[in-house]
Amino acid sequence: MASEKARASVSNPRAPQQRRGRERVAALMANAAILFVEKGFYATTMTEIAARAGAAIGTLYLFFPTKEALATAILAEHAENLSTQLDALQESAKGLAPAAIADALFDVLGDFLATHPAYSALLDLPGDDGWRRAMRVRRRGQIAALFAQAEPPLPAGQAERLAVIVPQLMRIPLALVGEKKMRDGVLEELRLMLARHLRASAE
Amino acid sequence: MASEKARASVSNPRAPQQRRGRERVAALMANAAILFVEKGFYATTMTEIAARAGAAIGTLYLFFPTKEALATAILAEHAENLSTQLDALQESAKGLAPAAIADALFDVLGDFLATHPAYSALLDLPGDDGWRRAMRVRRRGQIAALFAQAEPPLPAGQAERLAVIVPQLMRIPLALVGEKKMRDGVLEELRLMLARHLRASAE
Amino acid sequence: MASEKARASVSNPRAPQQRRGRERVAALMANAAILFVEKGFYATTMTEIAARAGAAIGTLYLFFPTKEALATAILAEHAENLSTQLDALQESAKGLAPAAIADALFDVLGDFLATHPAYSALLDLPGDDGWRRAMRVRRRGQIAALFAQAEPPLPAGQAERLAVIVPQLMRIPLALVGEKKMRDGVLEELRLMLARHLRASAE
Amino acid sequence: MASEKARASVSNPRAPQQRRGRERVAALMANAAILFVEKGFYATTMTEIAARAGAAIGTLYLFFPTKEALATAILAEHAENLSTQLDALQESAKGLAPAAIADALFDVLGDFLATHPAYSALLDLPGDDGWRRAMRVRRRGQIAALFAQAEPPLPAGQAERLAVIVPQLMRIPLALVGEKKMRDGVLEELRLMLARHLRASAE
DNA sequence: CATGAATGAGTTTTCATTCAT
DNA sequence: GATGAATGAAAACTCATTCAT
Repeated sequence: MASEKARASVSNPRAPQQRRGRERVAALMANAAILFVEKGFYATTMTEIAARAGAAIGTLYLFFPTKEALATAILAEHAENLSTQLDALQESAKGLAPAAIADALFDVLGDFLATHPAYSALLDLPGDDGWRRAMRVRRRGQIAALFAQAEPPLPAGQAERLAVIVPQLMRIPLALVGEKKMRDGVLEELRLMLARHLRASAE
Repeated sequence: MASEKARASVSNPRAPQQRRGRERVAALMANAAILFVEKGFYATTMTEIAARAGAAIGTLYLFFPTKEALATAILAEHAENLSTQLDALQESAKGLAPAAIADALFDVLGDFLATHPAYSALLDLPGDDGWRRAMRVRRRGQIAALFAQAEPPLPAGQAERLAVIVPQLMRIPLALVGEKKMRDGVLEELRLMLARHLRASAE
Repeated sequence: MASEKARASVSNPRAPQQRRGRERVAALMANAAILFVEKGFYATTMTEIAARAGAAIGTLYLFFPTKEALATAILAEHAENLSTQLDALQESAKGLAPAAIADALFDVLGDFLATHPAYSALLDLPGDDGWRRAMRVRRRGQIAALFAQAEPPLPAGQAERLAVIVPQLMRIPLALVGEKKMRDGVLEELRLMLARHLRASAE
Repeated sequence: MASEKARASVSNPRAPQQRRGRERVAALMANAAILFVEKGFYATTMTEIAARAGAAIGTLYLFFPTKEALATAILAEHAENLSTQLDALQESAKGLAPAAIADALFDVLGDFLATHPAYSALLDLPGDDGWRRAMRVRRRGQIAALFAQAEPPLPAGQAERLAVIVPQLMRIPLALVGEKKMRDGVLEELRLMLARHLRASAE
């Protein structure tokens, strides 16, 4: 629908030159992200977003041509952030054992998803979108590469499979809002399960 | 908002007295479920649902006072179905080892989710809903009970944690539409991972 | 809109030959009247009426081709009833003084309106309708005739004016539901006011 | 049903900040009032109202979340207006005889109802509404106070009864559209009737 | 850049009325 | 006569988006 527009704005949310503008944009995106997580993308209103950010609806549209574009901008920013962290991990995890890599990945992903809840909410929106698919493919590739360079390296196939599995595993505890104990327990259970699996696979 | 209406219709989708009516309702729900999965709940139009089911819009509203109510009715039916299967499993899995139970659960859940894709789509709709939460709690309890009666039994805490984890694991391969190989591979990887984890836990 | 249909059915609500049918019709009209008073004509649903009368919607339409026709049938029946009583009064009030006539009229109208609340509700429906206007004109004529034959007779003009005024006066206490005291007090106040007025006019 | 929404908007029809907005709101309310009187509340369409006011349907809903809310806003404005006039009368009528007060009240009410025909149409809508009841109670209190401060003062009970009666009396001539002569005649008849009644009561 | 009133296409929802059984 | 499922035109209402100021 508004895909062309949306696409254009991914790399160019009307790049605000002034500091004031950059702050505005940040506030708009932050508030949109919160609402998208709380009520979902579709149930969130552009007017609501603007109001929550203390801006006028017109101002919101000054920076983001469509609601889709706004979501895409948020997702792009988050994805970029994660991508950078995975790149860093790629360096720092060189030569580690698979289980150690999984552990490091758990830390990075766990942290990232906890602080960027909009990431999953927006990445897994229904309705297939080429852009979003590309984001997923990229992430998959980075994580697969991580496992592929383990010592001993995981077979390509398994690395790829784990690249699909691990990010989804990490989302499980996040759904347990208001059950801190269970949340931490589930995270540990998952961590242990994956570690055992990798150690067993290595034999 | 329309929760009262929606609630009322859960147990009472204007209970159609005649066979003709029951068929209608089934067709409406089936077509709604398909659309909800394909385009998502919010992008699906009541008009569209009626049209796809070959009914008039008024007919749809004759049985479901609200779009929410329609979704709830579908979800309730699917949840009932799953619940029954889990109950059956509870019987047939008596005295099995944890890993064997997990395996059986994988089969049941895998089958169910594959044939009822609307279940996850509707159960995990954003915006917290007491009804949906209750459905999740119920499922969690049933699965926990399953693991708790294993031989040897899993500690209550772990059974509970696995009851949270396993259904989410099963959703992972489902997202891989159009990647049959990967899908099957991921499923096996998950199955193996869980089995190893349970066997290791038992020692 | 449906006036032709409605008109036809005024004198012919599909005259049910059997006793059973006549009872059905009576029940339908009675329940419709109650709902029309309670919630108003527009807020009352044909389905609701049928349900309250323990009949199917189709049965309701068997006797009344439109909602308007149903209202018209009720109104016609009530109007006929009132007309008959006014005719009787015309006889029995011959030669009475204006104030005495007013008093008698108060009794008749008060009783009638109290037992036929739908009469006013339906007669004064918004949207000008020739039929309803005719009903009003007829009533006005009958009451004017009543006053015109008083002893001493009221001037034609005043008789006509009172024929407009008195029925409206009688509606005032009816609005005071749940204030019995006030209701009775208002009725007496009105009765007294009119009596004094007529006595003073006679001098 | 939509009472919460409606209620909120009574005091807050999305308070338009700009002059332009205030004019819009006024035009919408004025046109709605005209249509409500002409065709009745239920037969009047929101679309129709917007069109008559030269606005888009969305604009109408921008200020009034509900048709009910729109009616309530109009009624509130008119009621406020009347209340102010009754307050003024309270001052200017101090020490007058009951009949003189009635006369003054006839003038004020007659004028008000003639220029604000929507007032009665909306105040007496079927279906009991707490808000509307409150409006009526307030008016009753103001008029009763008016009569209670007459010289000589009317007994509290009678003042209260007249507070119920007089506004309804004033509505009688209004129904006589297209019968100017009769209308004026009826008004005078009522005025005379009330004056005589009060004078007689005073003795 | 900023604003917020205005728009109107698109959805949901209602209900009088019809019709096959 | 009786039934109640089915219809669809018409209303209410929403919200992304535009635009004059």
